[in-house]
Amino acid sequence: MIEDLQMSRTTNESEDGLLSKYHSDSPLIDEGNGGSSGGGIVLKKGPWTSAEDALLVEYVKKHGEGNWNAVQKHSGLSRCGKSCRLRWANHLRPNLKKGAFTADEERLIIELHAKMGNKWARMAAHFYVWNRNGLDFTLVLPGRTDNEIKNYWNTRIKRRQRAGLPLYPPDLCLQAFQENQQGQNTGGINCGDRGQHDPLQAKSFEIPDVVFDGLKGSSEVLSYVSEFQDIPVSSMLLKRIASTPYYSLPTPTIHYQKRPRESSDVFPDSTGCVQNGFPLYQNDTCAEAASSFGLSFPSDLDPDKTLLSFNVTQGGQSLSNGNSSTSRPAYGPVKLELPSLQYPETDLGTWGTSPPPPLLESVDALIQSSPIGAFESDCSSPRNSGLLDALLHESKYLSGGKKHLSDKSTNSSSISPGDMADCGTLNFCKNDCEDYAELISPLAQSSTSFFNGCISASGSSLDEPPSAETITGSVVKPEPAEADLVQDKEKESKRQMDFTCPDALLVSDWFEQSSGCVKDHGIMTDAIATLLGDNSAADFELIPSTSSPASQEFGFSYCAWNNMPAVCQMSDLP
DNA sequence: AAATACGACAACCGCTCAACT
DNA sequence: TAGTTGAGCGGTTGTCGTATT
Repeated sequence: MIEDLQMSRTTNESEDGLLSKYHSDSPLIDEGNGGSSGGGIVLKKGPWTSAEDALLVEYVKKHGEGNWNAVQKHSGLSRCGKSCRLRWANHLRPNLKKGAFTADEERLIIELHAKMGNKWARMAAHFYVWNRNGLDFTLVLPGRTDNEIKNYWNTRIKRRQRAGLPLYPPDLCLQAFQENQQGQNTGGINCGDRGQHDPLQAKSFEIPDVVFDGLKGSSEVLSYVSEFQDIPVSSMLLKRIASTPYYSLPTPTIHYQKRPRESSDVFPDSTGCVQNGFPLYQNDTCAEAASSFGLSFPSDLDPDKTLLSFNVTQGGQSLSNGNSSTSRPAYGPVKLELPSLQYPETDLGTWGTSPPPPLLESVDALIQSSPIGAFESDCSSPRNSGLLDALLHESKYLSGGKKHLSDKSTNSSSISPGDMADCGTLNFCKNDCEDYAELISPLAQSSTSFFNGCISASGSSLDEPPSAETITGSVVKPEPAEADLVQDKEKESKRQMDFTCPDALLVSDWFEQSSGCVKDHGIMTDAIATLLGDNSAADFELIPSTSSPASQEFGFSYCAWNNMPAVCQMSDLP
């Protein structure tokens, strides 16, 4: 924690001196009209000093998080509540993970962004993600703040756009294409079922990720249970387990009690019992809330070790968790997303004010009737996936301005023109596949291995071309720039593999503080037991939350299977 | 050595939503 | 039911350090 504090304020060392200039000479102050707590008091802006940090930490120790507008009153800080909250959340909060993103984290961010779009907070709050094989899950992004992720992504965007590379690795493009094709073949989605979920969530026929997400409060846990009465959750799990990337199942009917903040566009998380029509065991909000108190992740773990993989069979691959394909059905109003900032250099004129393009379905349409305009028009899909939006944007961008890519594409043979149709959207994938790795035959690479390949032990970042080892079996020496990532990845994998303590999932000391939410505990345990099957009930335990306000709010913050090693597979479950 | 470009990071702003009155 | 307030989120901007020219 001390370390975190130290790390959190990298500028503090010079800041006190610097800020004397910065703040004293030309203080960035808010005259108080901007914040509710201002009240005529001059509110300071700009970088925080270590003294202010200390005050804020002291305040939070005493009063806990929340009620940020009272900070000024109680602590004497001349900062608005928002600023305090931000400072705490991004820098002072215990168990924040600072420093460069690891290759695994990079991959996860890319993948999560492909799925979520610019949902930084949710990415940061991500707890577990089921791997694509449905047999294991991965613990992701602990201690990363939304701001960090956002900054990383924006930086990455700039970098890649400068380099003329797509935002997403070609693997994701191919995957989207493959799944789209599959979706066409299986017809596994009821596109007319808008009442249930966004019909254009083309991949909603897939069994969604099961993640520990948003279980919030007992009432909602109950609602979760009740709302799933018409869904044999255990069978859902089985289906999930049995699911292949092409496993086609209808998404169960889910109803939500209330619209969770910022989540409505994708899926409920804070209410959180369901994701993708599947019960959530990931608690985005809980995780975040808990982490806000330093309770979140195995609090005493080396931050690096908190990047856990539950997959022991695939080496370090699990972290990539290959579930990227899983799109989340949108429930309720969906905020159109995708990030103009992702395409600052892209001519978006053709998008106009129309919604972002639909995704898979639209790609279908695109493939069938290539003109891009075709899917600009009728695209009611506000699907909140960044990937295919990016495909579309980038296809335009690349087809229009990146001539070099299309030039290269003329040599491509691995993806038949028929497959790609005239779809410029996907052509760039092909092109980049060539750029990246002598091209991958989409048929030669199963979706299941899709991400495994991406995230193979080669350790190459998704940001970079997948090593040919993951594709062809031959090893391609990573570029020098990747060397560090590779080493990092190897280290990471070792750490993960070493992290086999059965109690690893049990958040250590902070669980000991657990007090409230017993009923939630029981309810949720039951619910999960239901999900897993009755026999598993005894082996599953929800760890109640701490007494912290936020944790109380959410009921509990974590859950774990008893007697189950932290590194395990879903197949180990009863 | 100076100027410039770039990346990383911190912080602020505006907006939205949920809870409360 | 409408208005207010607190909190959170995503987008944007500003600053600093470093690499490059």
